Amino acid sequence: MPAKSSKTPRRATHSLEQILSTAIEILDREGSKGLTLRRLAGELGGGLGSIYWYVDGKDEMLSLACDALVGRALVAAETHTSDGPALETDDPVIVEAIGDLRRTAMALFDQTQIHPWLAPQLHAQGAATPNSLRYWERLGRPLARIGLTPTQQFNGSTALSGYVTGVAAEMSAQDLHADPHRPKAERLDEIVSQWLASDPDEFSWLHSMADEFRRHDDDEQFAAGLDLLLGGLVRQALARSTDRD
Amino acid sequence: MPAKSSKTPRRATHSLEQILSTAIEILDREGSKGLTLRRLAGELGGGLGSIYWYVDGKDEMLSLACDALVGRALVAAETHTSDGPALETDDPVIVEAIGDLRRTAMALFDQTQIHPWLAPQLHAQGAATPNSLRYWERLGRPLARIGLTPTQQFNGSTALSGYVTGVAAEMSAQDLHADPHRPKAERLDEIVSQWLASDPDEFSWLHSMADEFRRHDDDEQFAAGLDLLLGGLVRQALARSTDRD
DNA sequence: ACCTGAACACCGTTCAAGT
DNA sequence: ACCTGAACACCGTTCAAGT
Repeated sequence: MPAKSSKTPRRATHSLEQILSTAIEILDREGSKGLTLRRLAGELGGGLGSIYWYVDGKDEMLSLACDALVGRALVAAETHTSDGPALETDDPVIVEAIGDLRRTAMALFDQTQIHPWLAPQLHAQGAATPNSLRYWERLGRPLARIGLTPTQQFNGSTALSGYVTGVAAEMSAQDLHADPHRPKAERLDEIVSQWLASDPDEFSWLHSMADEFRRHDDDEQFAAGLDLLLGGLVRQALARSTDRD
Repeated sequence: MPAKSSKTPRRATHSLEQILSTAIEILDREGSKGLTLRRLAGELGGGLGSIYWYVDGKDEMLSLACDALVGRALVAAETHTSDGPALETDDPVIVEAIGDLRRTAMALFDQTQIHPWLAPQLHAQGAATPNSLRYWERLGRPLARIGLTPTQQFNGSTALSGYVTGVAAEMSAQDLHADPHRPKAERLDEIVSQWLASDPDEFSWLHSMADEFRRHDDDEQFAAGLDLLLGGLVRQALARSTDRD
Protein backbone atom coordinates (compact mmCIF):
# COMPACT_ATOMS: atom_id res chain seq x y z
CA MET A 1 0.00 0.00 0.00
CA PRO A 2 1.79 3.17 -1.05
CA ALA A 3 0.63 5.68 1.53
CA LYS A 4 2.70 8.46 0.05
CA SER A 5 0.30 11.35 -0.45
CA SER A 6 1.35 13.97 -2.95
CA LYS A 7 0.03 16.92 -4.86
CA THR A 8 0.32 15.15 -8.20
CA PRO A 9 -3.10 13.88 -9.38
CA ARG A 10 -3.87 10.21 -8.86
CA ARG A 11 -3.46 8.01 -11.88
CA ALA A 12 -6.57 6.06 -12.74
CA THR A 13 -6.44 2.30 -12.91
CA HIS A 14 -8.52 0.29 -15.31
CA SER A 15 -9.34 -3.26 -16.23
CA LEU A 16 -10.96 -4.72 -19.31
CA GLU A 17 -14.04 -5.80 -17.35
CA GLN A 18 -14.45 -2.37 -15.84
CA ILE A 19 -14.17 -0.72 -19.25
CA LEU A 20 -16.72 -3.04 -20.81
CA SER A 21 -19.24 -2.78 -17.98
CA THR A 22 -19.27 1.02 -17.93
CA ALA A 23 -19.39 1.02 -21.74
CA ILE A 24 -22.50 -1.17 -21.51
CA GLU A 25 -23.95 1.19 -18.90
CA ILE A 26 -23.48 4.15 -21.22
CA LEU A 27 -24.93 2.26 -24.16
CA ASP A 28 -27.99 1.30 -22.11
CA ARG A 29 -28.43 4.87 -20.95
CA GLU A 30 -27.61 6.87 -24.07
CA GLY A 31 -27.85 4.47 -26.98
CA SER A 32 -25.33 3.58 -29.65
CA LYS A 33 -24.56 7.14 -30.65
CA GLY A 34 -24.16 8.21 -27.05
CA LEU A 35 -21.11 6.07 -26.48
CA THR A 36 -18.00 8.13 -27.01
CA LEU A 37 -14.48 7.23 -26.03
CA ARG A 38 -14.16 10.62 -24.38
CA ARG A 39 -17.31 10.13 -22.38
CA LEU A 40 -16.23 6.63 -21.46
CA ALA A 41 -12.83 7.88 -20.34
CA GLY A 42 -14.52 10.60 -18.32
CA GLU A 43 -16.83 8.17 -16.60
CA LEU A 44 -13.89 5.90 -15.85
CA GLY A 45 -12.13 8.89 -14.34
CA GLY A 46 -9.11 8.47 -16.57
CA GLY A 47 -7.48 9.68 -19.73
CA LEU A 48 -8.67 9.16 -23.26
CA GLY A 49 -5.75 7.16 -24.51
CA SER A 50 -5.60 4.58 -21.74
CA ILE A 51 -8.55 2.70 -23.21
CA TYR A 52 -6.35 1.76 -26.14
CA TRP A 53 -4.10 -0.19 -23.89
CA TYR A 54 -6.91 -2.68 -23.21
CA VAL A 55 -8.73 -2.60 -26.50
CA ASP A 56 -7.72 -2.20 -30.13
CA GLY A 57 -10.31 0.45 -30.87
CA LYS A 58 -13.96 1.30 -30.59
CA ASP A 59 -15.11 -1.50 -32.91
CA GLU A 60 -13.35 -4.17 -30.91
CA MET A 61 -14.76 -2.70 -27.72
CA LEU A 62 -18.30 -2.95 -29.08
CA SER A 63 -17.63 -6.45 -30.23
CA LEU A 64 -16.39 -7.45 -26.79
CA ALA A 65 -19.41 -5.80 -25.17
CA CYS A 66 -21.74 -7.79 -27.40
CA ASP A 67 -19.84 -10.95 -26.69
CA ALA A 68 -20.18 -10.40 -22.95
CA LEU A 69 -23.96 -10.07 -23.24
CA VAL A 70 -24.27 -13.14 -25.43
CA GLY A 71 -22.30 -14.82 -22.68
CA ARG A 72 -24.91 -13.76 -20.13
CA ALA A 73 -27.60 -15.18 -22.38
CA LEU A 74 -25.76 -18.49 -22.48
CA VAL A 75 -25.65 -18.60 -18.70
CA ALA A 76 -29.32 -17.73 -18.43
CA ALA A 77 -30.22 -20.37 -21.03
CA GLU A 78 -28.93 -23.07 -18.70
CA THR A 79 -30.77 -21.90 -15.63
CA HIS A 80 -34.10 -20.66 -16.99
CA THR A 81 -37.10 -22.83 -17.43
CA SER A 82 -39.87 -22.31 -19.91
CA ASP A 83 -43.13 -23.96 -20.68
CA GLY A 84 -43.05 -24.68 -24.34
CA PRO A 85 -45.92 -24.92 -26.78
CA ALA A 86 -48.04 -27.99 -27.17
CA LEU A 87 -46.11 -30.30 -29.47
CA GLU A 88 -47.34 -32.91 -31.90
CA THR A 89 -45.35 -35.53 -30.11
CA ASP A 90 -44.43 -36.59 -26.61
CA ASP A 91 -41.18 -38.18 -27.68
CA PRO A 92 -39.03 -37.16 -24.68
CA VAL A 93 -35.98 -36.52 -26.85
CA ILE A 94 -37.88 -34.05 -29.00
CA VAL A 95 -39.69 -32.40 -26.12
CA GLU A 96 -36.42 -31.86 -24.30
CA ALA A 97 -34.59 -30.61 -27.38
CA ILE A 98 -37.30 -28.12 -28.32
CA GLY A 99 -37.45 -26.86 -24.75
CA ASP A 100 -33.70 -26.34 -24.88
CA LEU A 101 -33.93 -24.37 -28.12
CA ARG A 102 -36.73 -22.30 -26.73
CA ARG A 103 -34.76 -21.40 -23.63
CA THR A 104 -31.68 -20.54 -25.65
CA ALA A 105 -33.58 -18.28 -28.03
CA MET A 106 -35.52 -16.63 -25.24
CA ALA A 107 -32.38 -15.95 -23.22
CA LEU A 108 -30.78 -13.95 -26.02
CA PHE A 109 -34.04 -12.20 -26.75
CA ASP A 110 -34.21 -11.16 -23.10
CA GLN A 111 -30.78 -9.59 -23.35
CA THR A 112 -31.80 -7.61 -26.43
CA GLN A 113 -34.78 -6.24 -24.53
CA ILE A 114 -32.61 -5.15 -21.62
CA HIS A 115 -30.02 -3.67 -24.00
CA PRO A 116 -31.86 -2.16 -26.98
CA TRP A 117 -28.62 -1.42 -28.85
CA LEU A 118 -27.56 -5.08 -28.77
CA ALA A 119 -29.53 -6.60 -31.61
CA PRO A 120 -28.62 -3.98 -34.25
CA GLN A 121 -25.03 -4.08 -33.06
CA LEU A 122 -24.85 -7.84 -33.38
CA HIS A 123 -25.89 -7.40 -36.99
CA ALA A 124 -23.58 -4.51 -37.76
CA GLN A 125 -20.51 -6.51 -36.79
CA GLY A 126 -20.04 -9.73 -38.64
CA ALA A 127 -17.16 -11.21 -36.74
CA ALA A 128 -17.96 -14.49 -35.05
CA THR A 129 -17.01 -13.91 -31.43
CA PRO A 130 -16.36 -16.81 -29.05
CA ASN A 131 -19.74 -16.62 -27.34
CA SER A 132 -21.57 -16.23 -30.66
CA LEU A 133 -20.01 -19.48 -31.74
CA ARG A 134 -21.04 -21.08 -28.46
CA TYR A 135 -24.53 -19.76 -29.01
CA TRP A 136 -24.66 -21.25 -32.48
CA GLU A 137 -23.36 -24.55 -31.14
CA ARG A 138 -26.16 -24.50 -28.57
CA LEU A 139 -28.72 -24.04 -31.31
CA GLY A 140 -27.27 -26.79 -33.46
CA ARG A 141 -26.90 -29.66 -31.02
CA PRO A 142 -30.60 -30.11 -30.25
CA LEU A 143 -31.34 -30.17 -33.97
CA ALA A 144 -28.90 -33.02 -34.38
CA ARG A 145 -30.40 -34.83 -31.40
CA ILE A 146 -33.88 -34.89 -32.91
CA GLY A 147 -32.54 -36.55 -36.02
CA LEU A 148 -32.57 -33.85 -38.69
CA THR A 149 -30.32 -34.19 -41.73
CA PRO A 150 -27.13 -32.11 -41.65
CA THR A 151 -28.65 -29.67 -44.14
CA GLN A 152 -31.78 -29.36 -42.03
CA GLN A 153 -29.64 -28.79 -38.95
CA PHE A 154 -27.63 -26.12 -40.70
CA ASN A 155 -30.60 -24.31 -42.19
CA GLY A 156 -32.61 -24.66 -39.01
CA SER A 157 -29.89 -23.23 -36.78
CA THR A 158 -29.36 -20.16 -38.93
CA ALA A 159 -33.10 -19.66 -39.32
CA LEU A 160 -33.46 -19.63 -35.55
CA SER A 161 -30.58 -17.26 -34.89
CA GLY A 162 -31.67 -14.97 -37.72
CA TYR A 163 -35.21 -14.93 -36.38
CA VAL A 164 -34.09 -14.10 -32.85
CA THR A 165 -31.90 -11.16 -33.70
CA GLY A 166 -34.16 -10.02 -36.53
CA VAL A 167 -37.33 -9.74 -34.50
CA ALA A 168 -35.32 -8.38 -31.57
CA ALA A 169 -33.84 -5.65 -33.73
CA GLU A 170 -37.25 -4.85 -35.14
CA MET A 171 -38.65 -4.36 -31.66
CA SER A 172 -35.65 -2.44 -30.35
CA ALA A 173 -35.90 -0.05 -33.26
CA GLN A 174 -39.23 1.23 -32.04
CA ASP A 175 -37.77 2.09 -28.65
CA LEU A 176 -34.46 3.33 -29.94
CA HIS A 177 -35.53 6.74 -31.16
CA ALA A 178 -38.29 7.24 -28.62
CA ASP A 179 -38.21 9.19 -25.42
CA PRO A 180 -37.63 6.52 -22.76
CA HIS A 181 -39.37 8.59 -20.10
CA ARG A 182 -42.79 8.33 -21.69
CA PRO A 183 -44.91 5.35 -20.74
CA LYS A 184 -44.96 2.54 -23.25
CA ALA A 185 -48.71 2.71 -23.83
CA GLU A 186 -48.43 6.35 -24.87
CA ARG A 187 -45.70 5.60 -27.36
CA LEU A 188 -47.73 2.79 -28.90
CA ASP A 189 -50.71 5.09 -29.16
CA GLU A 190 -48.66 7.66 -31.00
CA ILE A 191 -47.41 5.12 -33.52
CA VAL A 192 -50.90 3.83 -34.12
CA SER A 193 -52.29 7.29 -34.66
CA GLN A 194 -49.67 7.78 -37.39
CA TRP A 195 -50.96 4.67 -39.13
CA LEU A 196 -54.53 5.80 -38.88
CA ALA A 197 -53.56 8.99 -40.69
CA SER A 198 -52.54 6.91 -43.72
CA ASP A 199 -54.83 6.00 -46.58
CA PRO A 200 -57.42 3.56 -45.21
CA ASP A 201 -57.75 1.82 -48.60
CA GLU A 202 -54.09 1.27 -49.33
CA PHE A 203 -53.44 0.32 -45.71
CA SER A 204 -56.68 -1.41 -44.85
CA TRP A 205 -54.95 -4.34 -43.20
CA LEU A 206 -52.69 -2.10 -41.15
CA HIS A 207 -55.72 -0.17 -39.96
CA SER A 208 -57.36 -3.42 -38.89
CA MET A 209 -54.31 -4.16 -36.74
CA ALA A 210 -54.49 -0.98 -34.65
CA ASP A 211 -56.06 -2.60 -31.61
CA GLU A 212 -53.83 -5.62 -31.93
CA PHE A 213 -50.77 -3.38 -31.88
CA ARG A 214 -51.96 -1.43 -28.86
CA ARG A 215 -52.59 -4.64 -26.94
CA HIS A 216 -49.53 -6.57 -27.99
CA ASP A 217 -46.80 -7.85 -25.73
CA ASP A 218 -43.31 -8.12 -27.19
CA ASP A 219 -42.50 -11.33 -25.37
CA GLU A 220 -45.64 -13.12 -26.53
CA GLN A 221 -45.14 -11.86 -30.06
CA PHE A 222 -41.60 -13.14 -30.11
CA ALA A 223 -42.60 -16.48 -28.66
CA ALA A 224 -45.42 -16.91 -31.17
CA GLY A 225 -43.12 -16.62 -34.17
CA LEU A 226 -40.49 -18.75 -32.50
CA ASP A 227 -43.04 -21.52 -32.01
CA LEU A 228 -43.88 -21.41 -35.71
CA LEU A 229 -40.26 -22.19 -36.47
CA LEU A 230 -39.92 -24.80 -33.75
CA GLY A 231 -43.13 -26.46 -34.89
CA GLY A 232 -41.74 -26.71 -38.39
CA LEU A 233 -38.55 -28.30 -37.09
CA VAL A 234 -40.53 -30.85 -35.07
CA ARG A 235 -42.45 -31.80 -38.19
CA GLN A 236 -39.21 -32.30 -40.08
CA ALA A 237 -38.00 -34.56 -37.29
CA LEU A 238 -41.22 -36.58 -37.25
CA ALA A 239 -41.19 -36.97 -41.03
CA ARG A 240 -37.69 -38.37 -40.80
CA SER A 241 -38.49 -40.84 -38.05
CA THR A 242 -41.52 -42.25 -39.92
CA ASP A 243 -39.25 -42.65 -42.96
CA ARG A 244 -37.05 -44.91 -40.92
CA ASP A 245 -39.90 -46.96 -39.49
CA MET B 1 -30.41 26.67 -73.51
CA PRO B 2 -28.19 29.37 -72.02
CA ALA B 3 -25.19 29.37 -74.32
CA LYS B 4 -23.42 32.12 -72.46
CA SER B 5 -19.97 30.77 -71.74
CA SER B 6 -18.07 32.39 -68.93
CA LYS B 7 -14.98 31.95 -66.80
CA THR B 8 -17.01 31.49 -63.63
CA PRO B 9 -17.24 27.81 -62.68
CA ARG B 10 -20.49 26.04 -63.48
CA ARG B 11 -22.87 25.54 -60.62
CA ALA B 12 -23.83 21.95 -60.08
CA THR B 13 -27.48 20.97 -60.24
CA HIS B 14 -28.94 18.22 -58.16
CA SER B 15 -32.14 16.35 -57.61
CA LEU B 16 -33.24 14.11 -54.79
CA GLU B 17 -33.25 11.03 -57.02
CA GLN B 18 -29.73 11.76 -58.25
CA ILE B 19 -28.47 12.22 -54.71
CA LEU B 20 -30.04 8.98 -53.51
CA SER B 21 -28.88 6.89 -56.45
CA THR B 22 -25.25 7.97 -56.19
CA ALA B 23 -25.46 7.53 -52.41
CA ILE B 24 -26.61 3.96 -53.02
CA GLU B 25 -23.77 3.46 -55.49
CA ILE B 26 -21.23 4.57 -52.90
CA LEU B 27 -22.79 2.39 -50.23
CA ASP B 28 -22.69 -0.63 -52.54
CA ARG B 29 -19.08 0.07 -53.42
CA GLU B 30 -17.62 1.16 -50.10
CA GLY B 31 -20.01 0.00 -47.41
CA SER B 32 -21.77 1.94 -44.69
CA LYS B 33 -18.68 3.61 -43.33
CA GLY B 34 -17.53 4.60 -46.79
CA LEU B 35 -20.44 6.96 -47.37
CA THR B 36 -19.40 10.47 -46.46
CA LEU B 37 -21.23 13.64 -47.29
CA ARG B 38 -18.00 15.08 -48.63
CA ARG B 39 -17.42 12.10 -50.86
CA LEU B 40 -21.00 12.19 -52.00
CA ALA B 41 -20.74 15.88 -52.79
CA GLY B 42 -17.53 15.25 -54.68
CA GLU B 43 -19.05 12.48 -56.75
CA LEU B 44 -22.03 14.69 -57.49
CA GLY B 45 -19.61 17.38 -58.63
CA GLY B 46 -21.05 19.95 -56.27
CA GLY B 47 -20.57 21.56 -52.92
CA LEU B 48 -20.95 19.97 -49.54
CA GLY B 49 -23.78 22.09 -48.28
CA SER B 50 -26.12 21.71 -51.22
CA ILE B 51 -27.13 18.22 -50.11
CA TYR B 52 -28.84 19.78 -47.14
CA TRP B 53 -31.25 21.58 -49.40
CA TYR B 54 -32.73 18.23 -50.47
CA VAL B 55 -32.33 16.24 -47.30
CA ASP B 56 -32.49 17.02 -43.61
CA GLY B 57 -29.24 15.25 -42.81
CA LYS B 58 -27.35 12.04 -43.23
CA ASP B 59 -29.80 9.94 -41.24
CA GLU B 60 -32.74 11.01 -43.35
CA MET B 61 -30.73 10.36 -46.48
CA LEU B 62 -30.01 6.79 -45.37
CA SER B 63 -33.64 6.33 -44.48
CA LEU B 64 -34.72 7.53 -47.92
CA ALA B 65 -32.17 5.26 -49.58
CA CYS B 66 -33.52 2.27 -47.68
CA ASP B 67 -37.05 3.24 -48.53
CA ALA B 68 -36.18 3.39 -52.22
CA LEU B 69 -34.79 -0.14 -52.15
CA VAL B 70 -37.78 -1.50 -50.25
CA GLY B 71 -39.78 0.14 -53.02
CA ARG B 72 -37.83 -1.84 -55.62
CA ALA B 73 -38.56 -5.00 -53.66
CA LEU B 74 -42.26 -4.21 -53.73
CA VAL B 75 -42.17 -3.81 -57.50
CA ALA B 76 -40.25 -7.05 -57.90
CA ALA B 77 -42.67 -8.88 -55.62
CA GLU B 78 -45.48 -8.20 -58.06
CA THR B 79 -43.65 -9.40 -61.15
CA HIS B 80 -41.57 -12.33 -59.89
CA THR B 81 -42.82 -15.86 -59.82
CA SER B 82 -41.68 -18.56 -57.45
CA ASP B 83 -42.38 -22.21 -57.03
CA GLY B 84 -43.28 -22.61 -53.42
CA PRO B 85 -42.83 -25.62 -51.22
CA ALA B 86 -45.18 -28.57 -51.22
CA LEU B 87 -48.07 -27.57 -49.02
CA GLU B 88 -50.35 -29.70 -46.87
CA THR B 89 -53.34 -28.39 -48.74
CA ASP B 90 -54.40 -27.54 -52.27
CA ASP B 91 -56.92 -24.96 -51.13
CA PRO B 92 -56.39 -22.40 -53.91
CA VAL B 93 -56.80 -19.47 -51.51
CA ILE B 94 -54.02 -20.75 -49.28
CA VAL B 95 -51.74 -21.77 -52.13
CA GLU B 96 -52.06 -18.34 -53.69
CA ALA B 97 -51.58 -16.51 -50.41
CA ILE B 98 -48.48 -18.45 -49.43
CA GLY B 99 -47.00 -17.94 -52.88
CA ASP B 100 -47.61 -14.24 -52.49
CA LEU B 101 -45.86 -14.15 -49.11
CA ARG B 102 -42.97 -16.12 -50.49
CA ARG B 103 -42.50 -13.73 -53.40
CA THR B 104 -42.69 -10.71 -51.11
CA ALA B 105 -40.14 -12.08 -48.66
CA MET B 106 -37.82 -13.22 -51.44
CA ALA B 107 -37.96 -9.87 -53.18
CA LEU B 108 -36.70 -8.00 -50.13
CA PHE B 109 -34.12 -10.67 -49.45
CA ASP B 110 -32.85 -10.23 -53.01
CA GLN B 111 -32.35 -6.52 -52.42
CA THR B 112 -30.38 -7.19 -49.24
CA GLN B 113 -28.09 -9.48 -51.20
CA ILE B 114 -27.48 -6.86 -53.87
CA HIS B 115 -26.96 -4.16 -51.23
CA PRO B 116 -25.18 -5.72 -48.25
CA TRP B 117 -25.54 -2.58 -46.12
CA LEU B 118 -29.33 -2.60 -46.45
CA ALA B 119 -30.38 -5.18 -43.87
CA PRO B 120 -28.32 -3.77 -40.98
CA GLN B 121 -29.39 -0.27 -41.94
CA LEU B 122 -33.05 -1.22 -41.92
CA HIS B 123 -32.57 -2.38 -38.36
CA ALA B 124 -30.53 0.58 -37.21
CA GLN B 125 -33.25 3.03 -38.14
CA GLY B 126 -36.57 2.36 -36.56
CA ALA B 127 -38.70 4.87 -38.38
CA ALA B 128 -41.50 3.33 -40.39
CA THR B 129 -40.99 4.70 -43.89
CA PRO B 130 -43.81 4.69 -46.47
CA ASN B 131 -42.54 1.67 -48.35
CA SER B 132 -41.83 -0.25 -45.15
CA LEU B 133 -45.46 0.22 -44.23
CA ARG B 134 -46.49 -0.95 -47.70
CA TYR B 135 -44.25 -3.95 -47.26
CA TRP B 136 -45.84 -4.78 -43.94
CA GLU B 137 -49.29 -4.38 -45.46
CA ARG B 138 -48.28 -6.80 -48.19
CA LEU B 139 -47.25 -9.36 -45.58
CA GLY B 140 -50.44 -8.95 -43.57
CA ARG B 141 -53.14 -9.21 -46.22
CA PRO B 142 -52.44 -12.80 -47.27
CA LEU B 143 -52.52 -13.84 -43.61
CA ALA B 144 -55.98 -12.33 -43.29
CA ARG B 145 -57.09 -14.05 -46.49
CA ILE B 146 -56.22 -17.52 -45.21
CA GLY B 147 -58.38 -16.97 -42.16
CA LEU B 148 -55.96 -16.46 -39.29
CA THR B 149 -57.12 -14.65 -36.17
CA PRO B 150 -56.06 -11.00 -35.87
CA THR B 151 -53.46 -11.95 -33.29
CA GLN B 152 -52.12 -14.68 -35.55
CA GLN B 153 -52.01 -12.22 -38.43
CA PHE B 154 -50.14 -9.69 -36.36
CA ASN B 155 -47.64 -12.14 -34.90
CA GLY B 156 -47.19 -13.88 -38.22
CA SER B 157 -46.47 -10.70 -40.15
CA THR B 158 -43.84 -9.49 -37.72
CA ALA B 159 -42.30 -12.95 -37.53
CA LEU B 160 -41.94 -12.97 -41.30
CA SER B 161 -40.45 -9.50 -41.58
CA GLY B 162 -38.15 -10.13 -38.63
CA TYR B 163 -36.98 -13.36 -40.19
CA VAL B 164 -36.30 -11.77 -43.56
CA THR B 165 -34.17 -8.91 -42.33
CA GLY B 166 -32.61 -10.97 -39.56
CA VAL B 167 -31.30 -13.75 -41.76
CA ALA B 168 -30.40 -11.21 -44.43
CA ALA B 169 -28.35 -9.18 -41.95
CA GLU B 170 -26.68 -12.33 -40.71
CA MET B 171 -25.59 -13.24 -44.21
CA SER B 172 -24.55 -9.71 -45.15
CA ALA B 173 -22.37 -9.51 -42.08
CA GLN B 174 -20.11 -12.23 -43.40
CA ASP B 175 -19.48 -10.31 -46.59
CA LEU B 176 -19.35 -6.89 -44.98
CA HIS B 177 -15.85 -7.04 -43.59
CA ALA B 178 -14.42 -9.32 -46.25
CA ASP B 179 -12.38 -8.43 -49.28
CA PRO B 180 -14.95 -8.42 -52.11
CA HIS B 181 -12.30 -9.29 -54.68
CA ARG B 182 -11.66 -12.76 -53.33
CA PRO B 183 -13.83 -15.54 -54.66
CA LYS B 184 -16.65 -16.63 -52.38
CA ALA B 185 -15.44 -20.20 -52.01
CA GLU B 186 -12.10 -18.98 -50.68
CA ARG B 187 -13.76 -16.80 -48.07
CA LEU B 188 -15.95 -19.66 -46.91
CA ASP B 189 -12.90 -21.87 -46.63
CA GLU B 190 -11.16 -19.33 -44.47
CA ILE B 191 -14.11 -19.06 -42.10
CA VAL B 192 -14.36 -22.81 -41.83
CA SER B 193 -10.68 -23.19 -41.08
CA GLN B 194 -11.16 -20.78 -38.17
CA TRP B 195 -13.87 -23.05 -36.79
CA LEU B 196 -11.73 -26.09 -37.16
CA ALA B 197 -9.08 -24.43 -35.03
CA SER B 198 -11.55 -24.28 -32.14
CA ASP B 199 -11.93 -26.96 -29.50
CA PRO B 200 -13.42 -30.03 -31.24
CA ASP B 201 -15.18 -31.13 -28.04
CA GLU B 202 -16.82 -27.85 -27.12
CA PHE B 203 -17.69 -27.19 -30.76
CA SER B 204 -18.34 -30.70 -31.97
CA TRP B 205 -21.55 -29.76 -33.74
CA LEU B 206 -19.93 -26.78 -35.46
CA HIS B 207 -17.14 -29.03 -36.67
CA SER B 208 -19.69 -31.42 -38.09
CA MET B 209 -21.16 -28.55 -40.11
CA ALA B 210 -17.94 -27.64 -41.93
CA ASP B 211 -18.84 -29.35 -45.18
CA GLU B 212 -22.38 -28.11 -44.97
CA PHE B 213 -21.14 -24.55 -44.65
CA ARG B 214 -18.77 -24.87 -47.56
CA ARG B 215 -21.52 -26.24 -49.79
CA HIS B 216 -24.30 -23.96 -48.70
CA ASP B 217 -26.19 -21.53 -50.91
CA ASP B 218 -27.55 -18.40 -49.25
CA ASP B 219 -30.74 -18.40 -51.28
CA GLU B 220 -31.61 -21.99 -50.47
CA GLN B 221 -30.77 -21.45 -46.83
CA PHE B 222 -33.02 -18.42 -46.66
CA ALA B 223 -35.84 -20.23 -48.44
CA ALA B 224 -35.58 -23.24 -46.15
CA GLY B 225 -36.17 -21.21 -43.01
CA LEU B 226 -38.86 -19.17 -44.70
CA ASP B 227 -40.72 -22.35 -45.56
CA LEU B 228 -40.61 -23.44 -41.93
CA LEU B 229 -42.44 -20.26 -41.02
CA LEU B 230 -44.88 -20.47 -43.92
CA GLY B 231 -45.60 -24.09 -43.12
CA GLY B 232 -46.46 -23.13 -39.58
CA LEU B 233 -48.82 -20.43 -40.80
CA VAL B 234 -50.56 -22.88 -43.13
CA ARG B 235 -51.12 -25.24 -40.23
CA GLN B 236 -52.64 -22.45 -38.19
CA ALA B 237 -54.98 -21.72 -41.08
CA LEU B 238 -55.97 -25.36 -41.49
CA ALA B 239 -56.57 -25.75 -37.77
CA ARG B 240 -58.91 -22.79 -37.87
CA SER B 241 -60.87 -24.04 -40.85
CA THR B 242 -61.45 -27.47 -39.31
CA ASP B 243 -62.69 -25.70 -36.17
CA ARG B 244 -65.35 -24.07 -38.26
CA ASP B 245 -66.39 -27.29 -40.03
C1' DA C 1 3.41 -2.08 -17.41
C1' DC C 2 0.21 1.28 -17.65
C1' DC C 3 -1.56 6.03 -18.01
C1' DT C 4 -1.98 10.95 -20.02
C1' DG C 5 -3.56 14.54 -23.13
C1' DA C 6 -2.12 17.32 -26.97
C1' DA C 7 -2.18 16.72 -31.88
C1' DC C 8 -4.02 14.87 -36.22
C1' DA C 9 -7.12 13.70 -39.65
C1' DC C 10 -11.27 13.19 -40.15
C1' DC C 11 -16.67 13.68 -39.48
C1' DG C 12 -21.82 15.95 -39.88
C1' DT C 13 -23.98 20.32 -39.61
C1' DT C 14 -24.62 25.32 -39.98
C1' DC C 15 -24.77 29.57 -42.26
C1' DA C 16 -23.55 33.95 -44.42
C1' DA C 17 -22.68 34.74 -48.95
C1' DG C 18 -23.33 34.08 -53.52
C1' DT C 19 -26.11 33.24 -58.30
C1' DA D 1 -34.86 28.75 -55.54
C1' DC D 2 -30.71 26.61 -55.23
C1' DC D 3 -25.70 26.27 -54.58
C1' DT D 4 -21.02 27.15 -52.17
C1' DG D 5 -17.33 26.41 -48.87
C1' DA D 6 -15.35 28.25 -44.73
C1' DA D 7 -16.20 27.62 -39.90
C1' DC D 8 -17.68 24.96 -35.86
C1' DA D 9 -18.11 21.35 -32.73
C1' DC D 10 -17.37 17.20 -32.55
C1' DC D 11 -15.27 12.24 -33.51
C1' DG D 12 -11.63 7.99 -33.25
C1' DT D 13 -6.83 7.25 -33.26
C1' DT D 14 -1.87 8.05 -32.52
C1' DC D 15 2.08 8.93 -29.90
C1' DA D 16 5.75 11.18 -27.30
C1' DA D 17 5.94 11.86 -22.68
C1' DG D 18 5.22 10.64 -18.25
C1' DT D 19 4.94 7.33 -13.76
